[in-house]
Order: sequence, then structure tokens, then C-alpha cells
Amino acid sequence: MTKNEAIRQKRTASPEERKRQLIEATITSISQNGITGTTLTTVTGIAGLSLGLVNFHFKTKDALLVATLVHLAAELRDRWLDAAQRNDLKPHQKLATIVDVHFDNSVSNRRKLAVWFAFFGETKQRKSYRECTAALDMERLDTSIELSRALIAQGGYDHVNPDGIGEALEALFDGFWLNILMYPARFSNDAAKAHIYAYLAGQFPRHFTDAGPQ
Amino acid sequence: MTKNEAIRQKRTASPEERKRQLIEATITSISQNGITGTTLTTVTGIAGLSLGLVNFHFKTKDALLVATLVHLAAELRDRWLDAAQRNDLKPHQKLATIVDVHFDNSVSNRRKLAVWFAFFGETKQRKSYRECTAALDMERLDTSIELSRALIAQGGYDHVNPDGIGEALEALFDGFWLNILMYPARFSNDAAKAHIYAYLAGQFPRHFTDAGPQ
DNA sequence: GAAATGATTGAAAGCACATTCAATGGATGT
DNA sequence: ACATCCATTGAATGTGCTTTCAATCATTTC
Repeated sequence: MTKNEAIRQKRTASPEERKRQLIEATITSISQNGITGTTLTTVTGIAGLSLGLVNFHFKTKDALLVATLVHLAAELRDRWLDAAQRNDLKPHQKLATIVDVHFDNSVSNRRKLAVWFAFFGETKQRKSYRECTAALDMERLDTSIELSRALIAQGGYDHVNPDGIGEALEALFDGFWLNILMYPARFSNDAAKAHIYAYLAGQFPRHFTDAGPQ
Repeated sequence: MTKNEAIRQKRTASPEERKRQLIEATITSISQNGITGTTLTTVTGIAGLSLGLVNFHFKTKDALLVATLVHLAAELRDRWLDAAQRNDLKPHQKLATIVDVHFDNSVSNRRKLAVWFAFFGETKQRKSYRECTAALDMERLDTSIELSRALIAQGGYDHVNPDGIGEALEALFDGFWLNILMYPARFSNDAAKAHIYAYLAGQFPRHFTDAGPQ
């Protein structure tokens, strides 16, 4: 039980700062102990704060878990939305950048991936998950579909189904994430990107090669 | 707390039969309550058996969970290995049949998918999981790679990387499973199969169409 | 510098859980 | 009919958890 995140700190801090510390500690604890093994004692131990603080800043343990999920989801959304909104990129370049974001080490590392799958795995949390982030997942899916549609129109890919591209990308993101988490010796972020590019090259051969966007 | 699996039964039964009943009840409980919400009381309640029986047939709760995982993993392996070993199928047909097995309703239904992801999400169980099933996952990966290699040699697909096909298939299986579990209204088994065929058609255009193997 | 406000602490309460075990029941062989 | 063996039961035990809360400490306000 190392207090590796407990830097010397003032005795009191702003609620926002404390909440952030507790959320970070929760991510660390879930990645190390799973949701089952995450207790208020493990979280506050990692954060170097006292037990009662959790109930002061977050009403319940469950609220802390939901806040952790919302934090991760918002962080990811900010990252890929940046790419989708850049005016200097063409549709296929935006698509490629969205792929890159999902396998950037700041997003796709085992500490954070463990938390995502901890939530996916818990039926009870899955309900919270859907309430918090179903809209975000669908927003990303719709964005991929829109970009595919633009690419199909502009590139003359008549037989390609844009919904299929979007749904396959969703599956590839989640599927590579899981395999990176489970088998890090065999699956890497770079390989995941390469495989997804190979998929896109199969569908959009005039805009992607196996190495990336043209 | 319905006893929906508690059929009228003799008071005593063989250990094998009781274990099977308890494992089925565990699958049901995990799919309904998550791993966190699965207690010996929920399991025995669903099975219509008494609390003490779990510790009689399985030494501990943890052993019951591992047995449940092993049961699911063995069931899946039996199914796809059947396809891979059929002498009447060509490599690309074997590949297609392996895809079909993974999105057959007997394997890919929300009750069982919930259990898979419950285990994926638990760091503590992930260690047990890997001991139980890492070998099986790698066996499937190697099988896909071998089939791809045969197809590449025979079909003249010089630029295709067989490892990439295998790893992408692993990701697509897990990724579509997750999305079917999370968003059943949007993702279906049939659509998953269709999207994977579209991927394979992109890589092996002379052996697959978007509708399946040639 | 005193008072008020807000953050922090950790011991204690209360609950839910896995596990144990002594007692009981049913099946099987003689 | 008896004895033996194994399966089964559920009350009791002990542990570990979340949540509560009265007391304490730091900061801000006047």
C-alpha cells in the first residue's frame, strides 16, 4: 500500500482539488485491485487522505465511482473531438486522427484501460455507464459515420456502407483496448493503429495505405 | 430473487450435476448482479440449493468463479475448434465458420457476454483468467494466423500480413461482443458477422464478399 | 485577534458477507 | 433391517466493509 500519490500537501485544499485527487486515486486503485478490491480504505490510502473525506466530498462510494467514470469519458471525448473539429484536416485525415487519439499512450494505457473494463464488467455500473456516456459513444459513432459518408461521396466508394465502417471502428477500438490490457506482450498501441489502418485501406484504398492516411 | 432454475429435483445428486447447476446459477447471477453483486446467497438462491453446498462442492467462492470461467472458455473452444478441424472446409471457409461460431446466439448472448466482461474487468480475476484461458486465446489467434497464411499462399495475397489478420479478428470478436452487450439495440450478432465479412473481403477480395465466403 | 465557516479526522456503529461445522437426511450395500 | 457413506442443511462465527458523526483544525472574515 504505497502512498505514491501522496505528495506533501497543505492540510486543507479546495473541494475541486480534493475531488480530483480522490478520482485519480480511484483510478489507481481500480487498476491495481479491481472494483471488487477497491474500498474507501484503498482509495484514501493511495491519496494519503482520511477515510471520512470521501463521504464529505462525494456523498457515497458509488458517487465516487460514477464521478471517476465521467472524468475518464470526458477526457477521452475532449481528445477525439479536437481532431474531428480541426478545419485543416480532410475527412480521411480526421478519421485517422481519431484512431490515433484512441491509441495514444495518454489515453490507452493499462492503468486507464483497467478502469474502463471494470465498469464494462459490472452490471450495476453498466447502468450508470449508459446513463453517463451512451450519448458520448453514439456521438463518436455518428461522427465516424459522417466522416465515412463524406469520404464515400468524395472518393466514389459506392459499395461501402458508412454505418458498417463506424460500427467496425467502435468494435476495433474496444477490442484492441481489451487485448492491450489482457496481453500487453502481444498487443501494442502501435500495432492496433497499424491494423486499423489496414482495415481502412481495405475499404478506402485510394485514401489509406497500411501505413496510414494518404 | 426468483428461483427460475430451481426445477424439482431429488434431494441428493451427483457432485458433477450439482457443480453444473451451481455454475449455471453463477452465470445467471453474474449477468444479473455483476461480480460485485454476486454472493453465495444469490447463487444458491437461483439454484434452489443451500448455502453450505457451495463450500462443499467448491472449496471457496473464488474457486466457483474460476470454475465458471473455465466452463465458459471450454464451451467456446469446443465450438470453434470443431470448425477449424472440419476436413470438408477450405481455409477461408474455416475462417468464416469460426466467425459464425463467435456470433452464434448460443455463445454470443447477453447472459454469457456479461460474464465474460465481468471477468475481464476484475484485475484480481484477470490473473486467474490468464492462467485459465490465455493459452486458449493464443490457440485461437494462432489458428486464425495459420488459416490466413494458407489463404495468402494459395490466393496470392502477397502484401497481406497474416499476424495482422489474426490480431484484428481477436479485436473484432471482443469489440463486437462488448458493443452487443452494451448497446443491443444498435449492435447485433448478424451485423457483427456482416462487418467482419466486409473486413475480410477488403483483405481477401477473391475469397470473401461482404455477404460471406465465396 | 476573535468569531465564523468550512475542511478534515478516525473511532464507532451497523450491516453484509464468506466460511465453518455439528446435526440431519437419503442412498447404497449387506 | 442395519450400517456406512456421502450429500445437504442453515445457524453461528468472525471479518471487513460503508457510512455516520462528534471533535478538531485551518482559513477567512470582521
